Amino acid sequence: MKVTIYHVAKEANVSIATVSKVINNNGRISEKTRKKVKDVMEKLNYRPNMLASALMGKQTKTIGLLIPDLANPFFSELARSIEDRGHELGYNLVICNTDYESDKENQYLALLMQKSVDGFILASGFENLEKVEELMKQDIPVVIVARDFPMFSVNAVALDDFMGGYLAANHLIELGHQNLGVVARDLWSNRERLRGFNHALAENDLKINSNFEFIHEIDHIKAGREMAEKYINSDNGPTAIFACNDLLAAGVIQMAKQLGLNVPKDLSVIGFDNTSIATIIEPPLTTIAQPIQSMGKEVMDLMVSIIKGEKEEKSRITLLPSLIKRKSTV
Amino acid sequence: MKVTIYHVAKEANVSIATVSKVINNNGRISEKTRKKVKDVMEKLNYRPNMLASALMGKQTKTIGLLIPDLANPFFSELARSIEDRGHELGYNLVICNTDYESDKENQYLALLMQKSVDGFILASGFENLEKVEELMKQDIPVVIVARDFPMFSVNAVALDDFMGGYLAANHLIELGHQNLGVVARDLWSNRERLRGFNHALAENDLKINSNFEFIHEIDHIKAGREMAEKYINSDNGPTAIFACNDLLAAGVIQMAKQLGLNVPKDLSVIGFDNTSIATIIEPPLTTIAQPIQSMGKEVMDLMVSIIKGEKEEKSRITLLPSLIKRKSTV
DNA sequence: TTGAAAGCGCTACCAT
DNA sequence: ATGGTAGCGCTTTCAA
Repeated sequence: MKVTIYHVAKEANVSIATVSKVINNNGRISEKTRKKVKDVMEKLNYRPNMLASALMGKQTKTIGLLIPDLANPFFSELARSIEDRGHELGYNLVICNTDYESDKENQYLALLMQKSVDGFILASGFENLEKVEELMKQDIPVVIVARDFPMFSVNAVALDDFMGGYLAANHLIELGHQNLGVVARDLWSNRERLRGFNHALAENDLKINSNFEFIHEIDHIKAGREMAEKYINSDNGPTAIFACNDLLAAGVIQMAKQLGLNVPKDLSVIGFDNTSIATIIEPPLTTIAQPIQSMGKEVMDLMVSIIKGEKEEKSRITLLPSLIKRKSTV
Repeated sequence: MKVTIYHVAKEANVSIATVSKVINNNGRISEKTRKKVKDVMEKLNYRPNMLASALMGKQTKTIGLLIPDLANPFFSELARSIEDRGHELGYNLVICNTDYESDKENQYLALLMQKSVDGFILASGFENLEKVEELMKQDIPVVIVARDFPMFSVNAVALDDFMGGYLAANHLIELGHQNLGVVARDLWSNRERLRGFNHALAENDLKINSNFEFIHEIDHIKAGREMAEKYINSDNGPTAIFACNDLLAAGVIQMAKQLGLNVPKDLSVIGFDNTSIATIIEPPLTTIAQPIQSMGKEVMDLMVSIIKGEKEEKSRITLLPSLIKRKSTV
């Protein structure tokens, strides 16, 4: 049989109330009793049942993390860094893949609420604010990461995506490119990057290549390939492409090579994220870096401070991207 | 206030026992009452508290997944496929990064047991069987994945690593290589791959390059680079290298290029896993494929059948690797 | 400083 | 067919 607080109490000749107090380190307990109880706990190898204490209103020390796709290196690296920080702080992570589908998002939210997680970290597409508002109304801690709702009061750790796009465009423009393509998905973050990109273009009286359109394919490498093919086979193909993530960039590069182009000589490609694949692909990818480690740490720290009630106001932490020059642009 | 079973009972003019019965679809309930209760649950938007029912001995519908490192594409893809299947079957996954450290493994196990997870899926290094035996003694469902304990009666979904190594060696040998290097970590799976590799060599009166030694670096790309450097700079450098995972292979290829070698002309490289990075790197990587999707599905299915008590005996499912020829070997 | 007892929200047994 | 009730293992007043 599993050893419970009753066994400990009996063995130590005290009440369960006393045991509970020493477990939680509160209430006034004599040093002597405390030691006696601790010894018994040790001896019996007692482990408090967290379900029971959670049922009494204590925390579950579990956070729900909703992300689009763990197989995307950006998200797996982000999840990794969030989990790391969570572990340091004593929290576990339930990780859920949403595939950018609202249905799945809602299912997971409902299920994890039934399981009484202490809060949600949302890295998912989450185009519908409603659900998020609903959570907040119920006083459930929520933090958005790698994603932003500028018009909306919510805790968030975000990247300045606009600036990222702006940096990418300027790099390309400085290199002398005038005909620029973009590969992006119709998500908030991507739209922001695109907006920053266009902003820089406008400053130089340039316009994005007319073949641009949002991609829909979920498999990013494939999406990158398809969009690259479209650009390259068009009459006025761009000389440089800004891919809104590294995976997309990898697809673009693959297709470019396949069609006989040299990257970067015939086509410059710049990515976004700076995941581990950026250094693996050939040529090494020039990309806009997101500080993934910091994002993970910040978001977990923010979550914990909210759970502990240390935050009265909503916070938004905006991290800045940076340009990493490698060999895929010239 | 959160709506509980009491609210529903009151509103529907029945007892909580009756409500419980309709929730769980058991006991004899008249169609009329059932409908009435269901309507009230709907109206009140009632969601049973899973902590409470778990405390009564029901399942938590949560599985612990221990893996070495989510940032490694093989593991993130595996985690993804396990999570997918779990979601279909109504289970959530708590994912834990162990970094191959026993300490972390033990911490996570202890913590998740306190949280009463329904079972553990272990993809981690787990060199010490003791903990695993302990879990099994306590009748906690455990399944090992991507890892095997051949001498040990435990549920497992494994790859035939020996065969994988054997395939890799034969491919290289058929290509005419005689001086073969290996990059591996001192883990069971890697040792098996190595054993299979050596077996094929022995059949051809060949021996592994004498500079071989296990790597220790956690960062696999870096480890691959370092080992490649060592091989290449030695007097009797190999003409082909078998890297025990794709990340390692990526590192090897990077370093080979950096040192001015052409892959595959000057050095053939074969990887293991067939993760998404295999097609991204240049040249596209010849590798030994693990059926990651099937592994994820099988391991989750096995876990659930154990939880449901459908398995009396231990099962070991062994999947077979296959050779994927691309451009990194010649 | 310690303990008795009342729950937390739910399940399951036993009556009715 | 339905309901009363005793827990599950723990926390938290409130008395002693």
